[in-house]
Amino acid sequence: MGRSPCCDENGLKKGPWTPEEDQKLTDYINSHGHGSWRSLPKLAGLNRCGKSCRLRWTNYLRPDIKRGRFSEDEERKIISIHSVLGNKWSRIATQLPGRTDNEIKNYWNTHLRKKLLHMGIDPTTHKPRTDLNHLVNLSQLLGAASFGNLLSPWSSALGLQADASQLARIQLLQNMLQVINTSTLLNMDNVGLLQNQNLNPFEGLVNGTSTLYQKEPLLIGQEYLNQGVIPKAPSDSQGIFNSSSGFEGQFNMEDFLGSNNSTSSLSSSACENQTENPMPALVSGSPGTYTVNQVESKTDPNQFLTQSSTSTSFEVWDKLKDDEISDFYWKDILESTPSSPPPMSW
DNA sequence: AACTAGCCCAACCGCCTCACG
DNA sequence: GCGTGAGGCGGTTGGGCTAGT
Repeated sequence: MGRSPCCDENGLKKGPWTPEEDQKLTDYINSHGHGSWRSLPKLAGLNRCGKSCRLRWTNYLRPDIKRGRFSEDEERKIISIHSVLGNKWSRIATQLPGRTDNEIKNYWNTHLRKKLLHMGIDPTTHKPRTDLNHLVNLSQLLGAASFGNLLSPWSSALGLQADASQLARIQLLQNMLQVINTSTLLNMDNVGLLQNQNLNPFEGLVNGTSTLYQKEPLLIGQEYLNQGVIPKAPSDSQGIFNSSSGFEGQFNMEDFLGSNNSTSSLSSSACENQTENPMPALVSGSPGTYTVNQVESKTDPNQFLTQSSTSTSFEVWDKLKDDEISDFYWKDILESTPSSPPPMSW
């Protein structure tokens, strides 16, 4: 049972199209329209299946197709719409005249996705990355750095002493980890823990001051590791962190909160410095506006394109592109984060 | 110059939806 | 309501190109 693929018939050509085939297809459609794609190949004198002809026409031969690099405006639109619709390439293509869904899809996979990843943004959720490897790398980096600070009399000899800019980076990364864990709170039916504070969990990154976290002690990387909040090695971590639901299994929120308080003396120095190190904003939103995943089916793409209140990763990107200082700052941080923690050679 | 690795993108594959009998 | 065919969509592939060694 089931329908046989349209290209199963023997002898039908596959693979790249020749200029002659392109000409035949173009001539036929220009004079007759495509009509039934199934019957078109025979009528046009092509030894191809209808599906192949349709793809060739819609993705390449159509006269209104725009070629060449994507403009900044097009990139904005793609990221903006993708943050709402996800991988609905055909829907995205309807908002970009002259661009095909295939072209947009390719451009996303080869350029935009990587750009977002490099900025520490999950290209799927358009939120700061919470994937485990990224977290573990950051936490281990922090662990190494904070351990070096605790051992400051020795750290010079160990080559671990951080200079001022490194400290600023470390504090920023601490903010990010804290934000990520706070967002986990929201995913674990513990919303009430934060509701009374009426604060966007991303506010610390939004306004660059992390006001919420100055009031509470920070867990620094080594402490996360000691408490098992973050697994010590990626290989241990399968099933512990779920990007959609947060930490699972080994992570206990009450333990986390309790130890959070009990470790205040260890980490307070990092907190104290935060107001002196304003960070460039990661997202230019206000509390409560970080709602990029709207209900798709009822969303008019034209509407969200004109909305200015909804924060998307595009805004992050825009901010980064427009703000030279910020650009260097984030790029430096993100690109200097090693894929594995620095070796502890003692 | 030769080789390799990575990137890019056109094209294919398989599934889904919709229209029609 | 059901089966079938056609078109549409998103994921994936693989060949060509290019930069690096």
